[in-house]
Amino acid sequence: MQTAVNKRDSIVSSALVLFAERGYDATTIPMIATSAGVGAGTIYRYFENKEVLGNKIFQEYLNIFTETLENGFPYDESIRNQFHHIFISMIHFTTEHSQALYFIKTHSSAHFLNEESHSSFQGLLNILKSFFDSGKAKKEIKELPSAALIAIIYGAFLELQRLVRMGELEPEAKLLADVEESIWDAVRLHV
Amino acid sequence: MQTAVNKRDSIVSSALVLFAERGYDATTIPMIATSAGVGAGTIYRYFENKEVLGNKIFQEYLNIFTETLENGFPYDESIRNQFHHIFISMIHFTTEHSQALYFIKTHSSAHFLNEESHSSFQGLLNILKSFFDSGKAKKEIKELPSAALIAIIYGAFLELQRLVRMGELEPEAKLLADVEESIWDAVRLHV
Amino acid sequence: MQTAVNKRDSIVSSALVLFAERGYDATTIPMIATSAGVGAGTIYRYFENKEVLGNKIFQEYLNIFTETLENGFPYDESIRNQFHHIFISMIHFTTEHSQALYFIKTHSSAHFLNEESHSSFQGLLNILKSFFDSGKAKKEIKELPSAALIAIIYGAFLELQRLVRMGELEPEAKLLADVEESIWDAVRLHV
Amino acid sequence: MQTAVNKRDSIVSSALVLFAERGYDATTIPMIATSAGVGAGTIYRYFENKEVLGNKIFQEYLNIFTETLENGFPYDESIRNQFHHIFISMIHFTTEHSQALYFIKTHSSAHFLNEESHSSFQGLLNILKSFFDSGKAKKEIKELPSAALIAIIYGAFLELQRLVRMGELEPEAKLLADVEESIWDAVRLHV
DNA sequence: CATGAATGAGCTTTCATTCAT
DNA sequence: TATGAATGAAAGCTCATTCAT
Repeated sequence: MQTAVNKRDSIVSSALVLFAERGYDATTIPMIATSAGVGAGTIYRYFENKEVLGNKIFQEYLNIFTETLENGFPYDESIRNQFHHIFISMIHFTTEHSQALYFIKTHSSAHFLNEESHSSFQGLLNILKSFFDSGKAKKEIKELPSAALIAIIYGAFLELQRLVRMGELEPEAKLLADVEESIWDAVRLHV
Repeated sequence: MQTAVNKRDSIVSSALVLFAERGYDATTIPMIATSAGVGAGTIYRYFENKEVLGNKIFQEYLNIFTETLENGFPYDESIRNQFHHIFISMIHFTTEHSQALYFIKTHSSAHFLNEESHSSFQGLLNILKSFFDSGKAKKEIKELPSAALIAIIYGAFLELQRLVRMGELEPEAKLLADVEESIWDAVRLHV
Repeated sequence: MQTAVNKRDSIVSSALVLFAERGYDATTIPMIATSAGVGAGTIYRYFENKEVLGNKIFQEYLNIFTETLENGFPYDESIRNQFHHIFISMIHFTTEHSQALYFIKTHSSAHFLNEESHSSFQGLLNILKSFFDSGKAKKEIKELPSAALIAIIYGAFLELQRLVRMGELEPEAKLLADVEESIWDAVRLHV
Repeated sequence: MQTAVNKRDSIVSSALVLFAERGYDATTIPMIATSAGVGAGTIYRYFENKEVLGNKIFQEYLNIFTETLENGFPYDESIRNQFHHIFISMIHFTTEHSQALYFIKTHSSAHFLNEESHSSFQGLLNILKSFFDSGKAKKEIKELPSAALIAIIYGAFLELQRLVRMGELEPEAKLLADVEESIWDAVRLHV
């Protein structure tokens, strides 16, 4: 049972949790309605249909994350610090919206996504790409395709985050620092 | 349209591709039947129902991969060589069954999996865990929880593999070697 | 096309007629839906599945009949009067729910019946058994097993009722009285 | 598993048992095939389709019974003796083909029966009707419609027979004699 | 002749969506 | 504006029937 101030938010956060846990296709509108504490018909007052709901949620959280990432990005600082900012952003965003990044990842090539969702997602990838490109230019990041580097950082982080969410791992400061170091080791150029 | 020698194999490989691409829930029996070039009813001659089909495929490929991994595992050699074996096994297995590891990963906590599937999956995790534990004992692997280390290697590899499959990355020897090095850097203890 | 006040009743009475006429297995959900004037999906809002529908109808009418039988049963009067009460109850119940007793009889050992249905049916048989047992004790009923006596009265009455329903017999007072006498002759002890 | 000399008989007797026990609609062709110890396809070498099989079995046993009844019918003897012949014929026929009369009764107005089956059944009814008519003419049988009298004798006998088949009643000579007397009491004119 | 693997029509059932209240 | 009963299109699944062997 969601306890958001307004019904729209309640629907969105309930749907997010269910989409992340069961997947978009295994989640029914009545499930969302029950979890959000609203009638099934109410969902259609806020979203044209299930597909639109899925896309809206995908984009909404993606945009929040992208903003989190861009907000205060230390372009002038060292690559390592920039990396730290990215990592911290992931942590912060995940703390606020525990299921959002996982939902985005597991559905980033889902059949129901529309053009706008795809390009929103591309926007996120581009930010990361820029970072890696500048890092490679400065000989601080490995000469791997950016897509590969993104895959490593993104894949590793999210798999970890899944373990935390499932209670198999405790997200203590020490662990997070170690994980950050580990991922950094993966992408940085060892001299 | 699948062109396997027998219908069972045809159904299995068609289903694997669709499950990997669209997800289990978004894949319908008629879709599988069409893709496998058989009648919808034929699928039920080989598998009791869709759930059983999902579990069978999950376990079948998981077992092949586990065997691939255990086959000729260089227990007596260095940790780095053991890691190489693991990486190479992933490459080989993925070459043979391009969608299998991705399907396994994306569905490893899916709602339709039965007990046997879960324990088969646990078996795979245990192999990797043993490797990391011995590496940590020898001070060659970072002191991170094994679950976290597995998440890093597994998550990174599969994200990469997805890019290859989608044609966004070319799986040349150089790239693979670099990726292997990158993941190794992520998990090894830097002195 | 049923014209009941509410949809549940409409479904129940439509299903009863079809189950009685064609049998449970030869009756499809779309048939019931059409006859009840509802959508096929609506049936599932009231009954979990076809099996539950079958059992509910079986029990519902069985309970009404059992009540009809027990209501005002003249325990203190003569065996003949008690028999009359039973016969009249059958007539009354059949008048209200023309297909119900026939449906119950033709499906009393059907494969879809659950434990509750079976014991409800047993409850009805027990009432009749008690009657026959007391009649035998008073030397007014033949010394046949109660099951046999029940079979005679039950089988005869329902076969008759079927003929009435199919229009092959007119249920006039004279006929009913004669039939009652005939069945009574079958079970009573002739001195 | 049937052990008839030829496959056709094996199919027929297996189908009869299953049709009687589960009903025509709840009996599948594979069930019959398994029980008859033949391949499912084999059934179609002997019977065009399931409907034809159902009708053939209905008619075949009906004809045997009708012959049993007509064979040695004591037209010249007393009504009571004629009645005895009918009762004994039922017993004999039921001993030979334990499920046949029950199948015929429970399916005598089934949806799959064709014209020929219906008229075969009518033939049986006519024999009984003639008997009752002559009995009424001789003032030895109650002045009830023949259909009603047939219903009584037929319904009572078969309900009884069902109990015997289900093991709830032992078909000893004494019971049979008592039942015969009971049914006779039901139809005879008491002076 | 006999078979049983294969099929698709049609069944049971689900669920996104509508709409009267 | 909010609802949930009602719906029917489409899903999962069964089984009478066919046909290559």
